[in-house]
Amino acid sequence: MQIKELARATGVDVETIRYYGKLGLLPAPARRDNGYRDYEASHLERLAFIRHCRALDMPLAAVNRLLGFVDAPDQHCGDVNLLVDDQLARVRARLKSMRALEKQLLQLRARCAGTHASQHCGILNELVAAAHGESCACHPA
Amino acid sequence: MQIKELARATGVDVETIRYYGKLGLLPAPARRDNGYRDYEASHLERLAFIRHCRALDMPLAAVNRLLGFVDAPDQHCGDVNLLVDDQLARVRARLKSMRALEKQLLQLRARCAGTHASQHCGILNELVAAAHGESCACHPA
DNA sequence: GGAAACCCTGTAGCCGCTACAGTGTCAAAC
DNA sequence: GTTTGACACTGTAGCGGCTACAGGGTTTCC
Repeated sequence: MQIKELARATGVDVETIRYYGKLGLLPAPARRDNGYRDYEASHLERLAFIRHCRALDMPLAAVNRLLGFVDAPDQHCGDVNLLVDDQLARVRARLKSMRALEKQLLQLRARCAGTHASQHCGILNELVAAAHGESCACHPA
Repeated sequence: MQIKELARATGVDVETIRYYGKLGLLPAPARRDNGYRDYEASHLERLAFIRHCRALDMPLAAVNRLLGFVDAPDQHCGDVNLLVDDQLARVRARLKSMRALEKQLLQLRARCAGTHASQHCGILNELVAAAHGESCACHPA
């Protein structure tokens, strides 16, 4: 299977596949006489696994560790939970700050409607006031 | 005001201040005889402005455009709204995908409790099944 | 006069790709 | 047979927003 076929089968960009290979996430495939990579079904599986983990926004280092567990089915899997929990914690932390951010932006946005000279723009004034350390709609004390 | 004082006054890292200077977000300060940067109160204000925008997670390019409005108070401010709206849209899009992600991770996490051999780990099996294109708890069809 | 704390410039690294440049290979159309 | 086009290869540079050096100079204090 040529790289393009693997790319089409998985929806992963050709360059990304080569990138994963370089990082060692995807084992080096056999080469044809002309030097072209020749992938097996096992590569397809592994790549799909990687992409699924990436869809869960796991960093490649975590994916790599997960692959280690896949490769050693007799090893105990305690750390798999930890990896998923870590990821969940990261996602939740980001969720929290994004929610706060949304509120801040909404309050900022409410300061200005229509167009007028910048010096009378509620948004800019708000941001400048914040720069002076004054309390602002988007970062209330 | 030396760079360190500015850093302390704003809570911004010294290297980051130099970085903003290199990008042109912060105007080049005067230099002392020994070549040290000598910042004014105006730099402090501007830096605080930048950091406030960054706290709202605006990209530096957007911050730069906002600074353009601050510098030209007579210009009309229509695009300020657009910048904030853009940012709000970005934040909301990310919020949406993060919420989905949290759900997916929770469902994945529920597959495995305790420690056992990897081959019996619900999480790993789930991820591998997903790699086979089967329906999975975290990415239901 | 020596150590600690500051300053400078310039460069490289982080992450996960993405986008080239420059070259080689292969299949089908003319 | 040759030309086109699509594919392949390697290697390097870029994105954003810092962060972390290396390798040097300056100031301050004991």
